[in-house]
Amino acid sequence: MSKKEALLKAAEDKVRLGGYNNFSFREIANEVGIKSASVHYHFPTKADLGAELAHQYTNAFLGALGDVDDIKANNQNPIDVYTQLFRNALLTDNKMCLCGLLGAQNESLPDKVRLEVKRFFDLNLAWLEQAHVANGESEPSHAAILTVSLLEGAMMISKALNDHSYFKLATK
Amino acid sequence: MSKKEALLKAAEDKVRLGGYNNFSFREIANEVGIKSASVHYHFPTKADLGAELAHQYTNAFLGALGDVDDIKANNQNPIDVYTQLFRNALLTDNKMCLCGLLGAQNESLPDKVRLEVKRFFDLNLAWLEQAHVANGESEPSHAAILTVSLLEGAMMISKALNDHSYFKLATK
DNA sequence: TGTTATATATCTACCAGTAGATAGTTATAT
DNA sequence: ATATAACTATCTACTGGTAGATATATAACA
Repeated sequence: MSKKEALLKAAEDKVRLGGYNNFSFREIANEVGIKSASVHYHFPTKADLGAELAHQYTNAFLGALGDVDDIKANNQNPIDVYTQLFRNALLTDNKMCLCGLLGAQNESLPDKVRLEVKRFFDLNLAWLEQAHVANGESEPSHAAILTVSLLEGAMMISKALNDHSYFKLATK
Repeated sequence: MSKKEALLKAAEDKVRLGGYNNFSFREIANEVGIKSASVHYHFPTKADLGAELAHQYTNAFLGALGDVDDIKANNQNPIDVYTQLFRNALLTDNKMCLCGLLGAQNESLPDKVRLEVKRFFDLNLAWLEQAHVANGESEPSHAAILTVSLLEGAMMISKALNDHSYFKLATK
């Protein structure tokens, strides 16, 4: 893993625990073994780092979801696949959804970060809408909003109460 | 409004926009017209301020909800009342739920703040469970978690996309 | 009544630590 | 030679927090 990748990973962990202000160049530099000034070589500003972080997170998330048609062709329910990905984010990483937390902080974020957070949810809603269409739902866009709201909310409450059983209960 | 109340109000606005780190003693002191050092007279530490803020927010929220039995006696659906309170928080204030945002940041918060956030959700779930019981739901505690998750999640997504119609759609 | 004591709420001045950012330098590898 | 990736050193601004002074109002006492 390159230093740049390591910096993004270190930042991701911290943001997913406490939001955009929960990491500093000094902290993540120390963690990967370089000086804070050197972080600016890879990311001119903190906003650049934040935006790239959200962008990569979105790409990784959508990539892990895969293609709705492929999932259906495999006789799986894409909504279950989606739910499972959220479950892993919470249970395996023991952390919030990066863009969920950033989304809640939206109005205090730099513009370019905000844009990437919007991209995450736009793409998620589009994927979910397609999934609900494939499932024969009568109101797929409505169902898409319900799905992502429930999952993000259940994640938040599980974090707030520090008890993952709330998420499990909300998604069973 | 006393200076102390004004400080809490100023802090609340900022926290609901960007989380716990989104306000400083200097900022809120300036807003109410005193010096930052004087804030420490009312709140020894920032954690004390945060905890008192969450405590008051919780009390105000539960107070605004009122009593489930009274609502039923008035031929209203308590879940509708609950939903309406969330809707007002988002549409009128144009801000996140304080404890929702803090809950998502949970692991980066001082202990005494975390405790107050937990209190918010414990009390909310208890209220909702009672409401679902009154509505004759077969699984009231399960329904309570679904209700609060959906509302907090819908709020988050509406903030992230900066479009309240998502909340309206998720709660209609 | 006049004096003293106490509590409240603010102030000035300061501290050590941290924030993101910049300029200019050095080492390495193509 | 050039590009990459780090470095040292430094800057300004801001962070929460502390010490000690000050003004004001009320309460207690002789």
